[in-house]
Amino acid sequence: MPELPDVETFRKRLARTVLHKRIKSVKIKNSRVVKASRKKLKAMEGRSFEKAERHGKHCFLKLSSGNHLAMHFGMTGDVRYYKDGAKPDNAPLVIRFSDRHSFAFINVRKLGKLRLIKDKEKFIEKQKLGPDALAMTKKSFVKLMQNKKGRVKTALMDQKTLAGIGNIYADEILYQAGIRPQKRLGRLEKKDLERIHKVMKRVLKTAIRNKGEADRMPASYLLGRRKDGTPCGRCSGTIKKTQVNSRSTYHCPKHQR
DNA sequence: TCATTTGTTTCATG
DNA sequence: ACATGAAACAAATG
Repeated sequence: MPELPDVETFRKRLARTVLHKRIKSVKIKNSRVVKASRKKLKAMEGRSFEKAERHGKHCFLKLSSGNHLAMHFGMTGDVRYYKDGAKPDNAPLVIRFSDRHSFAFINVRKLGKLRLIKDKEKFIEKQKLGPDALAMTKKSFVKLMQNKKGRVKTALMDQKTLAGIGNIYADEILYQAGIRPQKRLGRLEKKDLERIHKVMKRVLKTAIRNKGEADRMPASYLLGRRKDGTPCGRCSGTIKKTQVNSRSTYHCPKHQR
């Protein structure tokens, strides 16, 4: 479930492994996740990646040609870096560099998407993605939320509203902010929205620092306690499992109001 | 065999 | 037309 912190971890890994190296070969496996033609992907040979970027849950590798390799991971996915000829198995895309090292886009459940795009900004616009959650100012966040109805968790997860937050981090943010996921947006005060914004940034940054790994998160985090009946890590309450937005939702009824 | 997982899409409703 | 929300869908796993 790669959400913003996970994708940011991928981006950083790519930034320190695949940039400024000549692409020697591009191997493509026939897979439903590959949305670019074989020919266009092959045309990456001889080029190099110049920049690793991210918007929400998308990761972009900018090519020296100006195009971007756009990656979305779906439910499962990873980018792996292999040293010295080691061979990844079952990857839809494997890129080998002239230093013999290679990089693979892994997507076991095949719900991800791999594209080649010309213009990153146009792509974001076309996909109707909202602003990146980490790049959002307090003012714009509050305004965005005030223009919406429905449940607060649903709004946080809506990629068209803001990009990057999925089921896990929506729960985490509201847990840390002390607000129930099923709360209606109309019933939140401005100061509540401001608090959610502040907590959202803190949670995302903390998760990035810990590479999105549940067992590295602070004990006061919900991540790692996502099980009905688990003691709350912030108060004497008990974690409860419910459904919001037809998704499994965990919260503590005692300190989340 | 089927429930479960998640992000996205589709469709019905208000 | 638009927003919202419920359900469907994708693939794999236990």
